Amino acid sequence: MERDWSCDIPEKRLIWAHITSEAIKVIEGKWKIIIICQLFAAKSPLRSSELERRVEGVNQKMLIQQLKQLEADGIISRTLYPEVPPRVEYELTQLGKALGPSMAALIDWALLRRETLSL
Amino acid sequence: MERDWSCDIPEKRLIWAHITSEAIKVIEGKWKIIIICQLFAAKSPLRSSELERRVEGVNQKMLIQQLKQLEADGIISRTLYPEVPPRVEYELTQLGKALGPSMAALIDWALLRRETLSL
DNA sequence: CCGCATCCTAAGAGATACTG
DNA sequence: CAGTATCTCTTAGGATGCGG
Repeated sequence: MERDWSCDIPEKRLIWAHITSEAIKVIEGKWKIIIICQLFAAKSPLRSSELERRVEGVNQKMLIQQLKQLEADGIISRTLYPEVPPRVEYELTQLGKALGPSMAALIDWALLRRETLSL
Repeated sequence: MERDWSCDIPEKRLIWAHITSEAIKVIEGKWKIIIICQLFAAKSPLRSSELERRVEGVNQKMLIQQLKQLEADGIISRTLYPEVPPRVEYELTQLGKALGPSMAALIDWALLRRETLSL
């Protein structure tokens, strides 16, 4: 299916609506964007403990939960190094990195919104 | 504040993370994207009853609730015509229309995701 | 160091009936 | 026609303690 957001066909718009909802479902969740941004910023894999430190305010259970969901949704990958003590590293997949433009567009919009509503 | 998503400064990335989370909070909600897309597609104001018909599966309470939130967040505007029976029309604000590029980017990503994960 | 299990609370979603 | 008010049910979020 080829994207044509500007098209005039109402039926097609509805399909985009559902596809977009689907995309949003994957990245919504209290800590997901923060996690994704931290991985973008790090430019390298991060360990659980490191993420827990960098994602301010998150507790371990929530962090793991969100990481598992992100992994299930194909956005990050998890690598276990069988050492003692265990080491686990998370990093963005190609698909995760491909979120860049969407994030940028959302930031642009959020900034416009702040301006518009004088926040 | 100027956006620089590609910057290497971790601290700045975190600010983007929170701004993006903020943006997503505004458009998440089970029916919001559908509503927004319907208003984009209509290219003109829509009445409550018309929206209720077009947003398939929504019930009246949820529709009104989501519309109120979208209005409070500056995305749509509500116009009451003091007739009998009452008529109310909703349409996208400038800020709402400015969501276009973000929606487009998310659709692109969702399509890439479908392809990547063979959905 | 990582992750799981348990238990709890708050918020989201929805069905239904009612009012101006 | 448009919107409220209740009353449920489900899901998300969070605190804490245990185990490999």
